[in-house]
Amino acid sequence: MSRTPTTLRDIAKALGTSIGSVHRALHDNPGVSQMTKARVQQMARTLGYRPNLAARYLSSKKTLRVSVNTLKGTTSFWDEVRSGIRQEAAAILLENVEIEFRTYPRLGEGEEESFAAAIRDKVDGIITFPSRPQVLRSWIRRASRAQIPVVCVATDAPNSGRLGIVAVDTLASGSIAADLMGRFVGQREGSIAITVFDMAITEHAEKCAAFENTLRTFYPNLKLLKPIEDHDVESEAYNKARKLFEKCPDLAGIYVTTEASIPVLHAARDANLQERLTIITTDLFSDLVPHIRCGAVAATIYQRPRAQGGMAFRMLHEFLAEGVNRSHQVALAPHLVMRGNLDFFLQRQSRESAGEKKEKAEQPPETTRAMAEDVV
Amino acid sequence: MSRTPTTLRDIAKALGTSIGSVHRALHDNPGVSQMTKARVQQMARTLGYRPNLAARYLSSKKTLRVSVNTLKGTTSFWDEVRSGIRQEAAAILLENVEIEFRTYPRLGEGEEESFAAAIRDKVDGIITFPSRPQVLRSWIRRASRAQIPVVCVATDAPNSGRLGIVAVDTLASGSIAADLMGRFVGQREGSIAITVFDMAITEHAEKCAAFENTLRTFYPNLKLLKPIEDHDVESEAYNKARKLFEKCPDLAGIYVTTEASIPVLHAARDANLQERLTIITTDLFSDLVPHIRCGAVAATIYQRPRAQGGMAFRMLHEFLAEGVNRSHQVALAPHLVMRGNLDFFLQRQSRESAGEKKEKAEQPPETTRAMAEDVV
DNA sequence: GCCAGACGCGTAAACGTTAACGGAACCAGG
DNA sequence: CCTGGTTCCGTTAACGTTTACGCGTCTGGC
Repeated sequence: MSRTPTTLRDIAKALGTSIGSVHRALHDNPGVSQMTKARVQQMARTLGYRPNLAARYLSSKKTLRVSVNTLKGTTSFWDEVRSGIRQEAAAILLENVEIEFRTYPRLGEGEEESFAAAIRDKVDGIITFPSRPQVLRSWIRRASRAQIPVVCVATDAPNSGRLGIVAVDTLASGSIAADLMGRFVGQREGSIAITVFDMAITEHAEKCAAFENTLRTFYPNLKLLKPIEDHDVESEAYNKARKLFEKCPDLAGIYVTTEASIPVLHAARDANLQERLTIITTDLFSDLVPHIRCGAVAATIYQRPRAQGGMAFRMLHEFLAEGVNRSHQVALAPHLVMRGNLDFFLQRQSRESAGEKKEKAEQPPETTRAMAEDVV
Repeated sequence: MSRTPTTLRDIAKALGTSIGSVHRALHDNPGVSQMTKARVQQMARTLGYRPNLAARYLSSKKTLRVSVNTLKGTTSFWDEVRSGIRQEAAAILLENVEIEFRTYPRLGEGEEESFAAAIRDKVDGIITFPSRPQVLRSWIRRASRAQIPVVCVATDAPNSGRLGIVAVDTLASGSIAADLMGRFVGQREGSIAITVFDMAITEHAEKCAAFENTLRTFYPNLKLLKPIEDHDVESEAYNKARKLFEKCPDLAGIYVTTEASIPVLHAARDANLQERLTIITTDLFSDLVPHIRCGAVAATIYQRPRAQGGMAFRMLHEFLAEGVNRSHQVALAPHLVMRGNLDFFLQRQSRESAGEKKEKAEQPPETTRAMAEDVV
């Protein structure tokens, strides 16, 4: 209630002790008795002490180091996630954050090693993409024991003690896809297929469920087939799609939730089904662009990698700086990209990556960047 | 290039002068000769001086005051904008920002007065909704002359010297609406109508043009009628809609870009056209919810008021804190709300407003908020 | 020649936190 | 009794900026 915030000095005066002891007590540093430590902590609470971050930073000048463990950019998705993190880090007033990128080449390959390296290097926090949640779980636990908070991006690692998770809302993604599918297909009867990476991943199962649920509720004329798992393997996706097209002549649409939409599109072309099929895909990368533009892909659900990266960094930094964790779970609404607004997203992507390159090249602190993005 | 950032002291030593003079020179304060001022500013540039914000804040403790001039919440739109601003302000590390809300009751009524009041009170920055851009332009100029930066939300005030503008991208909104309309209506021929607030507002004209452009390019079977201006007056919207329905029997769909979607819906119901008409609306408020849920509204273009407010605050604060302005124009991608993902957005809205209320009630610095949002 | 006032400049005390140092009190072993 | 080692605690110098104060020096007016 007091107008001026309480300081270490206030606590010290109130207790008749010194500012040094108060500091030691509040930071669990050695050199203070149990007795005074308790009294200080109590008093800090009743006085509503909140550290002055400006003073802290000015005095200590120690930089926070965060490790970003993600998949190497085969597609642009993870590049954009990293870019979002960088951008958000640059927006911090106090330039006291250092980011170390650790990338691994393939799903599940090198993932544990880079996590181990981050812990070994004693970073202050980790942002990671747990491509194999069950494998990474024990590693995240280990980090938590070492007081290193971990934020997951895109995929959750449940029951791991992670600080938080940032991802696109599975319900919103699956439902909007189903809703669009139903509207696009129209009144006629038919079957709808859905492809996923692996039903063992919580997010994918949830997305499927949401899709099915919305489809069944609002579009009873459409029948949902059993999910097809492609494990992001191109040949697998292609072959399974071909087999599907043969087996199911009344197929009206297909929702590809994985990145492997190109093989599905090729399969549709080879089966001469491009015209008849309503295809909804996921994410936005250059190979997909012509298919959207020509209308073969009716819509794509854009998972906003930049926003995901930005939010993940925000969450982690907020915890590291203030010690509080407002939001353990951030669920983003996906964007919808179609022919009409495709250019908007492409422009934004190129603008961002141009800004990145430019910055790397000259590193000019004064140049005004072309345009911001809606990460935050 | 140097590892440690340059300080005032560094500049002073390099010039053989004192830290006080350097400070005066860099801030255009009186008490320093033209000669030394020039030398200091030159040296600051060559050494790449950047002020240490932590030290600045710690020393001066002056709080930035920003005025938020918006429309009183008849709908929830402006309430959400304000909420986004509040939330973004709370996320600032240094708690040195004070927000003053000045709301005016109706479009164009009290708008100038509150702007004048903000200037009179010598706030450090203004976020405003220029409901009458041409009227506000001279006021924004006046603020600029008084060194008060102004950020516009939702609507631009071109050629006013404003610091920047945050809005939903008109091209993306109009195009996606057209694209959806075309897909929803299907192959059959028909006319499409569009309602706007006023074609004199740049944004609305642009949105119209984008809608028309996309419709013509991809859906030649549909014919776009001349835009209907409703000026956000309910009766006007209703009457013009009724007249439209009479005059145009082959109407297949209507895109309502204003907030006045309810009267249009009522008109459609009264004309017994609910079934035949594909209706796409704008924004999301409680009265609209049942119409979305029952399918009368096929989709609504959500303009993300919270994100707009958040971005506007970010832009202004970045300028006030660092003196730079990376992005004069932020164009957000709108969200698409349909039956399927409606609950996601409603949950988020209620969660946010619940958090707000709770905070007002107890003001507990320690409670963890229920959930973050993707403003940033 | 002297007092006012203006101007240019240096000095120093804050701001709240961190980190390092030094002292007081106590107990052990010699 | 002295030395060496704990354990606890108070003091103090940073960190970089802002702000207030005060000292010269120069000018013009009496």
